[in-house]
Amino acid sequence: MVGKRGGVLELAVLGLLHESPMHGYELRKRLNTLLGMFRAFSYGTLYPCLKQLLAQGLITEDEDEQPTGALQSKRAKIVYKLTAEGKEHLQKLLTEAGPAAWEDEGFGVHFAFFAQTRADVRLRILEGRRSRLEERLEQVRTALTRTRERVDSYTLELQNHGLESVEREVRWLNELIGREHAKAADEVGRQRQDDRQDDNDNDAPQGTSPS
Amino acid sequence: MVGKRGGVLELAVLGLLHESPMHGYELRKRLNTLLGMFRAFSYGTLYPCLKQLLAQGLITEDEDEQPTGALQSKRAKIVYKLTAEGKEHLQKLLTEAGPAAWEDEGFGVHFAFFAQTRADVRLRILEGRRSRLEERLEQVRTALTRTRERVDSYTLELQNHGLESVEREVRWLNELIGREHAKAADEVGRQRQDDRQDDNDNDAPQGTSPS
DNA sequence: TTCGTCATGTAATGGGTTACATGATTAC
DNA sequence: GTAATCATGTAACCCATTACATGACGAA
Repeated sequence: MVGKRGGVLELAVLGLLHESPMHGYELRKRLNTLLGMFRAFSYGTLYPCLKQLLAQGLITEDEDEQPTGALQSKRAKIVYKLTAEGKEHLQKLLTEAGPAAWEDEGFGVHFAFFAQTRADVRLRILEGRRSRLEERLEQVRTALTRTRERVDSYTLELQNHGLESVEREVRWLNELIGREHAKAADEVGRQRQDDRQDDNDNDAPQGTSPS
Repeated sequence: MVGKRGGVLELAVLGLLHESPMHGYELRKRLNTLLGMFRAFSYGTLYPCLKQLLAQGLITEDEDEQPTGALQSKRAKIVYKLTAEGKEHLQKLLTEAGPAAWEDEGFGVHFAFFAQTRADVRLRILEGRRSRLEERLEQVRTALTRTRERVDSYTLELQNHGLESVEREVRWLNELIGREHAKAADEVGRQRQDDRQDDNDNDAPQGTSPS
């Protein structure tokens, strides 16, 4: 064990680099548009992380060869790409369906790479998040009924808005879980009639559901 | 300048203690039900903060006298309450309508104490947050149109859900801002016909200034 | 008497930001 | 030529968490 990285960034970086090699600057932009509403990382976070992933041998840096034969002795742009170990590690991260995957900090990132995630893991994460949210919902609801009429209208408004937001996310999750189930059933159906098909296209491999 | 506290906790603690004196343990519970969906603080955060507020003279600690004349030499519970300076400082914090008040981290807390906030400040904060969100919305929307069709369905789903969440919050803010305007107009009307009425209902104490 | 909750703290750690420093490349 | 953006980093700091340590109090 080398560096004990434990953040979302690791997954995010590995996941993005798996799609295509990039240099740090672009990586950060893609990161922040990918996660848009949820998180935004700064260079001060990203570069040290890259450095460490490098030290762990999960990524390598290549000089960016520009085709126009210039001198390029300046300081070449660094293009990061996954090593074999990096890919392996990514797969491992994508298979872990624990709290880290459905808590607030991690869920968005894990979800963002669902296209590269196994179907059963996807389902576990979605259900994990749902139950997490329902738990929170329950807590707040009981707290609300216990202290009702003792809070001012603004506090009430805030709590209500929060409650509705979470309820909305739960409905969204229900929708997604339903679709996942349908997709899984579809898979089974397909597999029954056509038994040998495994990994061919990279983007949405098992995407046959009409939705 | 002593401690350079710059977090939301300071406001939250001061605000809650202004409503009623409490000891740390209860304070934390009230904090976490108050902010329910948005944040949750741990003791490791709260107690050092209290210590520092104490050092700054913004709060004092009183022994919790239990009316049943016990020995109480054990370790009395500590009840924190605001000092005059603390109240003053709280007022100052509640009047600051800057980015800190409408960014993600701070908005919830500031909103939670709107009942103690001047009407014009409330409005500024609500509008500040709205424009902040609209800005973010625009960024994500353009990013979405630029990279559309190049992302997998899960990523799309995530971004869409994020987008809708923010749009929903904007609608909520619009609603609130509308109500604030109505309230302000109401105030003006009341003031015109009946000039000397100040504090009777506890909800919107000093709300007379229409922007 | 033991268990759960109330109650008060501290030390180590973590994850991240801000501000700074540097330089290349592109568009005007 | 100069401004904006691309591009790569570092050091100092900040806010908060986790895990730990301690102990009182009430109920079973």
